[in-house]
Amino acid sequence: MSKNTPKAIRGTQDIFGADAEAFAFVVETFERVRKLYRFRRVEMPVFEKTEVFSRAIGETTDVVSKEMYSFEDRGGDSLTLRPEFTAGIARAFLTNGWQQHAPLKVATHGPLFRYERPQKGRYRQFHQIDAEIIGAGEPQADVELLAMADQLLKELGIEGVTLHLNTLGDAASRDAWRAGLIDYFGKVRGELSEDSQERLDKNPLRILDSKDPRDRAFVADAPKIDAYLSNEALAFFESVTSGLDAAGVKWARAESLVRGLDYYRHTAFEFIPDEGSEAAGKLGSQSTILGGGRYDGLMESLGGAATPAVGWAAGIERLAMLVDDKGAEPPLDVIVAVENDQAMAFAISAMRKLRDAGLTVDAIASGSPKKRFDKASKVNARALIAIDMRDGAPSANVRSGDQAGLTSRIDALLAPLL
RNA sequence: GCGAUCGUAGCUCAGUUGGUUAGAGCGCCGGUUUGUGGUACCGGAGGUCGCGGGUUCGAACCCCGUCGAUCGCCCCA
Repeated sequence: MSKNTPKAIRGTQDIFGADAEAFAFVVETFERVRKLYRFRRVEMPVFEKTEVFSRAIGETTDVVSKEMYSFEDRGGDSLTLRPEFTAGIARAFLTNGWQQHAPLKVATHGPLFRYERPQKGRYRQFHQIDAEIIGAGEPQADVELLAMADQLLKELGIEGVTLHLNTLGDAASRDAWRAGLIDYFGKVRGELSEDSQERLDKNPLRILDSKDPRDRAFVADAPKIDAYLSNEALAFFESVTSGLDAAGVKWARAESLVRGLDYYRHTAFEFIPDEGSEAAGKLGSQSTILGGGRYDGLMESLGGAATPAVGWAAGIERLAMLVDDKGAEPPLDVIVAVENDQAMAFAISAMRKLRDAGLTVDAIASGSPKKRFDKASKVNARALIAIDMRDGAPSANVRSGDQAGLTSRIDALLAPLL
């Protein structure tokens, strides 16, 4: 590598080969499944005014306080490369009058940016698929959204992953629970880990899923959300769980599952690989492959009317790691070995003819003519066509396992050219 | 932001207690063999050993810094 060649930016990826095929498989499957549920496709800007994210996600969250790629444009506005989809979609909903379409089911996918330390399954430019239902306050919306997520994972062929489900209650329930946790952990503040002492001020809910043994000792007896749930919040959660049962979605209650972003209310969920499963091994220390929840308060934080909504996002790279057996080389019908450059024009016509007929075709037509056949024969194709000159005219010799009469089909297509 | 491990050819990797001109396999290019053939052999190109300093008569090897990768912590998809 030349020292004069610029390097890629840290945490970005150049994806090729099996990884790229797996990536495409995830996106294609998502596009197919979202149509089954009639989620409408939306395209969004990759950057927004910084306040879209800071107001929607919450100033104290890690995402906003230290992970955003923000910059000033030439007009002096502070802009930010999107760290997630939801805030931008909410902004679009409000600024484009999409209220007229409510309840609105939308889906999108693309790159997101977060300034973090890269490691397995975590990048500075990464990619997500995303689905949202906006303007629907009923628990059926949560069920619909989760049923799609569950079907997507099944159609991707991902095994050993379980839906972990919790409720954070409505705003009043969540605030009361939060106060209860601050009170409980505050009494033992000095015995908590350094991280959790900080969480106590910034995000006390997060202490619940701390891995530090000093914290674990107190977590078991910490106040539970269930004790703070209003009757309405409890009924909402029960509707979600019974709906999931009816949809055939397996789930597990996760009482300490909280989501990092301020806007979540009621349902919160993550699909996580089962302990010790093959999937867990492939993901390293990253565990969540799909996460989301209900964000009834988000629209108001952006100055809109109260609008209930629920959504999820999943990391394409993480999903792709779990479907790598789907990332094999794309199948090839025909490989052409051009063994004589004088037959090149014929070879070009022949390939166009075959491709017009819907066959996938590639060619070996460079390097030593004598070695082209050998190279072609190493390519995993259903048929091999050796093109050479015979008695001053181009000739084509077709070989295949003759699967479904492929040889005779090719011969018939090429006959008019000979 | 913190910690650990690691950077040698396009790829995967050797390289002895610091010692002449840094190697192999695969891949690539060319030739011979084969001539309806997926074989075998011969040859070639390609590396300022991540980058920058230092120690030494001498550094791929030891020391410092830096960049990057990997794996954890934090957080998240």
